[in-house]
Amino acid sequence: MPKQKVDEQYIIIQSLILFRQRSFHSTSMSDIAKACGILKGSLYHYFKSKEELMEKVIRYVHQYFKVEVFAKAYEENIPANQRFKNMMKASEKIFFDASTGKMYGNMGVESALVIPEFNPIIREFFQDFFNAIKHIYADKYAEEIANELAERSVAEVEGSIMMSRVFNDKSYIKNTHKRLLSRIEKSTEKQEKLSDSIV
Amino acid sequence: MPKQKVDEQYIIIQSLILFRQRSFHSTSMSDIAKACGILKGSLYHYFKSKEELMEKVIRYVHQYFKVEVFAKAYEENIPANQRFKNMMKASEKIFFDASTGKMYGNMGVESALVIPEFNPIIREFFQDFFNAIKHIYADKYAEEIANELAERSVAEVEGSIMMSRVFNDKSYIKNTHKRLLSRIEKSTEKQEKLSDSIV
Amino acid sequence: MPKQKVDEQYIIIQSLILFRQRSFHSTSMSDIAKACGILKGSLYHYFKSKEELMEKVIRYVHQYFKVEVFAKAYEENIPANQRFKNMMKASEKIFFDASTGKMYGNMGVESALVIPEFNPIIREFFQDFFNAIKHIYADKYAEEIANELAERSVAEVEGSIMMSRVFNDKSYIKNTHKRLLSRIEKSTEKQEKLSDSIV
Amino acid sequence: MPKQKVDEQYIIIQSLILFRQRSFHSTSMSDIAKACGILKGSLYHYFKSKEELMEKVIRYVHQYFKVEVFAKAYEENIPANQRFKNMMKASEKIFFDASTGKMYGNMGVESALVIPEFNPIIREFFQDFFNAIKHIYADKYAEEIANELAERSVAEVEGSIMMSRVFNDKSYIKNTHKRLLSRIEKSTEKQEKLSDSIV
DNA sequence: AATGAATGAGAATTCATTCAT
DNA sequence: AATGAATGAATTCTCATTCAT
Repeated sequence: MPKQKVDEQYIIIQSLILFRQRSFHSTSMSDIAKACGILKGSLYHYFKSKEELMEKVIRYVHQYFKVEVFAKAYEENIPANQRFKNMMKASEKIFFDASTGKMYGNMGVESALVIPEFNPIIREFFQDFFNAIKHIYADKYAEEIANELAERSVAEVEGSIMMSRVFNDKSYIKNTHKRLLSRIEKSTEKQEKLSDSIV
Repeated sequence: MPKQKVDEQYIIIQSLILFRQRSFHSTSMSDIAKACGILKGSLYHYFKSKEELMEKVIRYVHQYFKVEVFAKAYEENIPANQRFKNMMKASEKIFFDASTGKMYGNMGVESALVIPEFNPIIREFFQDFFNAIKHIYADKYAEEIANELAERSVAEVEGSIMMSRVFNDKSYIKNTHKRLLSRIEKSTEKQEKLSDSIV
Repeated sequence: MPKQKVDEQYIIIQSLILFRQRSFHSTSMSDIAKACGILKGSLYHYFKSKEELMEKVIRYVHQYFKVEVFAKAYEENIPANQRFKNMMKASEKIFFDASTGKMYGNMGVESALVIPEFNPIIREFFQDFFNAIKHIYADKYAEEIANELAERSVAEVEGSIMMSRVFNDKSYIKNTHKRLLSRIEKSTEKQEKLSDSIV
Repeated sequence: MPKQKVDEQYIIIQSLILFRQRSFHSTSMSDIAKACGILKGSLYHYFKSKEELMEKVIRYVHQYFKVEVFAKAYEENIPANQRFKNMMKASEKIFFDASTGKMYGNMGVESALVIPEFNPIIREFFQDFFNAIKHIYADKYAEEIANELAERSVAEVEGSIMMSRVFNDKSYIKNTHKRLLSRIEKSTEKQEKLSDSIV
């Protein structure tokens, strides 16, 4: 068995897995150390506190989303609706655990709700999410509308992730993705105002 | 009459206040006892564990919403849009703390995310929320559409509560309420299908 | 349902049942109160402490043995071996729980081992047990031998109760009873010394 | 080398001393920690619960008896009666506290009586005790008789330890040891059946 | 970097007991 | 006699963190 290469990133990923499964408060430093194959005390060589570790975990997820999800919004050679699909597909992969069939929540958000210290970090995440969506909508809608739609979309997505998690039923988030997509696909020309009907 | 200093409901309400401010994990039984003016041990006279107390707190909030918020959906002598407004107004009152200007989250939901044991209770809450909203939409929309709209609305509301909380900015939830309302007000006649445009 | 006549003796009996099943330390005043259909606080009208209650329970058992078991040793109109049989039969009834098939230990002894305060009470019990057995042996053996045999018998009986309890197997105590009996039955005449062989 | 203040065995021995003096229930983890010169929390570094500690204490005693007491039964180059004497002497040392003059009980047995979870461990102890005694008797008696005598001897020894403890008088256990010894010494040839007389 | 023993503060919980009513 | 709320001290256990090696 090759000696496990334990480095900061490895610990972050193991922590991420645990925090997602059992939340910040229900995961002890001991659990994390065990998952990494090192001892509790050794964690403090990499992170000066559990909070700092959590912060890095959230930043890691943020970075992951930036590269794997949000980036898809800016691949200008691809049509808007396809870019949107790509984003959704990439993000769905993150929230489902294929092996257990269980939904993960947005660990960062959940932590921010419970530990206000993480609020600023999570705001950055939302800001990037918002920007990505807005960028796509801006293809079809005027700035102000795109703005409003993006804000709303982020809320819808987050709300439906929560619903999917509480009911352990993917359909909430899947339906939301579909609906968001249709807002792009159905608007053939750049629109200046929101119509009165319902999507 | 016993030398009653507190009663179950009083403890529940004090706990609710603390759990909302600092979350379940960050509130100790000692904190709760102090807030109630009794000793830690005395709490176990009323609740056999911290989890049982939390469960009762969530049920209390659920009951409160039933009576103060969801009930407004069924006051049939009032027009649908007004009933909706009443619901929204009542719920906004709950999530804002007038004195500190801070937003509260949906404590029950947040706990459910973090402590899976509370999931079933929180589902009941969502079910009642969903039913109330659907009941109003059913005035204007066919069953199936009302259903879909209600499901979506719950997600939107929960998502925007979360956003409001993370950004400590009421406008997310206020905008959502407005948008949800417009879906009722703008549909003058009973509709059989969702239009293609965006609200 | 006729109101339960709760009196000192009723509480003692309920406590006895619980102490036997789960030992002194594992039985709380609350458990006892519940079993009696009264409230914890009310117990203190009858007994000023848990220790006093336990003491009375032990005395109750002692008294019970005096009347139901030891007394059989002094029914002079009955032959010694029959008196012995009667004693053994009466005591076996006490240590077996017919309904669960489980063995009870000698609760008093066990408590005395663990709580030295009960030592004096339990000594009285043993003294009476010893006297009863000695009285029977005195029919067949000289004073000194009867003395020695009685002392040994008490130890054998207590040891085999313990074994029966640990292995949950009545045969230990049953075999001991048989052996003790044979010491009486096989000695046809009054003996002045112990033979060299083994029973 | 770590800054080791104590090790597992040291804690076990300190616990043993306390459990013997004051019983399992009357000894707190705090007491044990104090006796070891460490903090309460540190105990959980070595044992995950008080019960696990107790289990290890019982196993330690069992092991001690195996090596220091029961092993003497199998030193085949020594005559049976001498082997018996050696066993008895070794075990007496364990039950008397030379400095206080007090008798200790068989802590394991007493715990088993009070905490049923320890029953299986204590059965193993008794089994080894039984085997050792039977092995010696088998020198002088036929298998079946040795069996019966051994079973009886274990009960007699345990019963007399109990008596010695309750009356704080070593003579019970000493007399028992003498009597058991005489069963070996007085049988000059291998016997096939128990005689009718009494030892 | 890594260890792992030790810390120390604090958590939830239990429970015998008291006492005003 | 009885209630049952409240006490308060003790108990087991957890856990982030420190530090000598």
